[in-house]
Amino acid sequence: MTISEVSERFGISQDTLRYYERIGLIDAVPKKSGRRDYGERELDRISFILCMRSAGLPIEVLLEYIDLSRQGDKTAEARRNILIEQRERVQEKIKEMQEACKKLDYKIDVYYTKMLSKEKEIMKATKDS
Amino acid sequence: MTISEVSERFGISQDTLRYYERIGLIDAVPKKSGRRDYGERELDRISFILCMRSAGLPIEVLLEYIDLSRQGDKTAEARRNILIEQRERVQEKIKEMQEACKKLDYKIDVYYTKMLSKEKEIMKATKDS
DNA sequence: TTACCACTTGGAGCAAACTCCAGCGCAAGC
DNA sequence: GCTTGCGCTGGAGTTTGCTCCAAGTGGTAA
Repeated sequence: MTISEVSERFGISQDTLRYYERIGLIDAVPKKSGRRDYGERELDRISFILCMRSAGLPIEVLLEYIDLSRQGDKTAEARRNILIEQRERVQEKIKEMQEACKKLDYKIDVYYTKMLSKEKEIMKATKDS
Repeated sequence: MTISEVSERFGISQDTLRYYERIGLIDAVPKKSGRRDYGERELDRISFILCMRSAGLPIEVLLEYIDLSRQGDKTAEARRNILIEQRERVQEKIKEMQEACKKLDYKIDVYYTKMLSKEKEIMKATKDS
């Protein structure tokens, strides 16, 4: 799979894909006549990274996790602990966002009521005149 | 209320408070002998901003919203529309994060199973020897 | 053969949101 | 009156995560 296909498929830029490879988030992608040729292995990695990034995990943390992965089975527990910590963070963030969402809901509703009452005023004014 | 008290109360730095004021997210805070003296009005604003920021609303958007607020009632609908759009964004983000959380759960569980089976192996090896 | 195109590299640049700093001012307490 | 502490300002610096660019290469099509 070419870089443009991967870029299209995941909706991220080619630059970002190369950037991830450069910093070691993706292992060196095999090349065909100088061009990257992404395989299943790479696609899986990319999909994992994007999922985690979308949840807000910092690149630093993903790097650490992937570095540990490369060191084999003996790091399984450390990796698990990273995931557990990150899950906690994500859950906390979700809660915060739900709070904010409630506040937004409330405010939106207040504006709605405001507009309704304004409309009534106009109706009344129209009738009066 | 002094800036250090506000900083403490909301868990944000004094620098950030001054920064928010500088860019107009908070209106000029009244001063007592050259020092900021935060009142209820300011605290409410700060609490709103922090809530929205924690949900990921960009400062740009908050600035726009607050600018509209300053222009009075005639901007009510525009403001409401901003809130509606942002609520959509937040909800989408929450969904993404919940997806990621699921993936994390799954992975954590996989590591757990892995560790269990490793433990078993050790038990067996111990027994065999 | 030449033109074109997608792709390569290393490095610079950028946007957002802070964060830090130097140098100053004021007010209280010793 | 002097020091200590808190706060002030304007401006520079930092971090994160990309994004853009110039110059070069290799395969393909006219």
